[in-house]
Amino acid sequence: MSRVENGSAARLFAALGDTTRLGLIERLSQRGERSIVQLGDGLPISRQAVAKHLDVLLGAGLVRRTKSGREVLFALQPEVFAEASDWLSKVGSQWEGTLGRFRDFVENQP
Amino acid sequence: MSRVENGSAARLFAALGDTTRLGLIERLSQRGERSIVQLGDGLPISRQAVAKHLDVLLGAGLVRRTKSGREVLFALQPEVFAEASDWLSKVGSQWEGTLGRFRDFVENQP
DNA sequence: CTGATTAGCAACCGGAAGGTTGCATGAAAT
DNA sequence: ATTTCATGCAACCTTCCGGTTGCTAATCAG
Repeated sequence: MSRVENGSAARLFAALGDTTRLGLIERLSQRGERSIVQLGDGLPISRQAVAKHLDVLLGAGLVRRTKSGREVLFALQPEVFAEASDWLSKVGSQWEGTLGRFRDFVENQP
Repeated sequence: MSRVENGSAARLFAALGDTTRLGLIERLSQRGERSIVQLGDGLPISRQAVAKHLDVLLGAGLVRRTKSGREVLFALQPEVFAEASDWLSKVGSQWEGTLGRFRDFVENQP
């Protein structure tokens, strides 16, 4: 995500910003590739709602979609998680570094 | 974030899921502690809008708030970024592990 | 003191998000 | 051939979100 503009980063984080979707990701992470009904099993929402959530995850690039017969299978796309993770640690540490403190000092001088 | 429930994780990512807020974070990361007007300078939105965004970031624990005279200063809270980063890399790699195990299983079938 | 600057509070608005229901379609099973 | 199962499509509803405006309170500079 280093050279990715803010727009797609925001879409990615927004996709992660929902408890239901985090739950789906957890399931995918533990159980692997699954169909829509399988992913929605036990959840208190309709199948359509699950499908919409998966669509959001797909739009953010967090999952991959495959058709298999009459089913549609979803699986995690781990590289994207790694990129997002990198971006976060970079922003965090950049501000912690000496350079950050130096800039802060200089620019606050009268 | 290891033992943090989905709710606060979702709030955190949701806070990151907006281009304006990502921009504010970038500013804070590069220029350090700043007031509301300073952070909103040059942005095409009202001061109130900026204040609301900062409130969201505060609610997610991504920034810290300090009063100084008539100003209110905001600064990044880097530890939270590190936690979020860890969570992401963990979910990503866990699924890669699952994928590896699945591949083994498949390849060992007669 | 006066005026300018920084911020908070509250009401309001339009659009997007999360959810539902109903109906249609295509593949699997019997 | 019929039935069942997994999805897709579309309309609709309600709540939340990003944004605005107007007004008030506090603090700093002259």
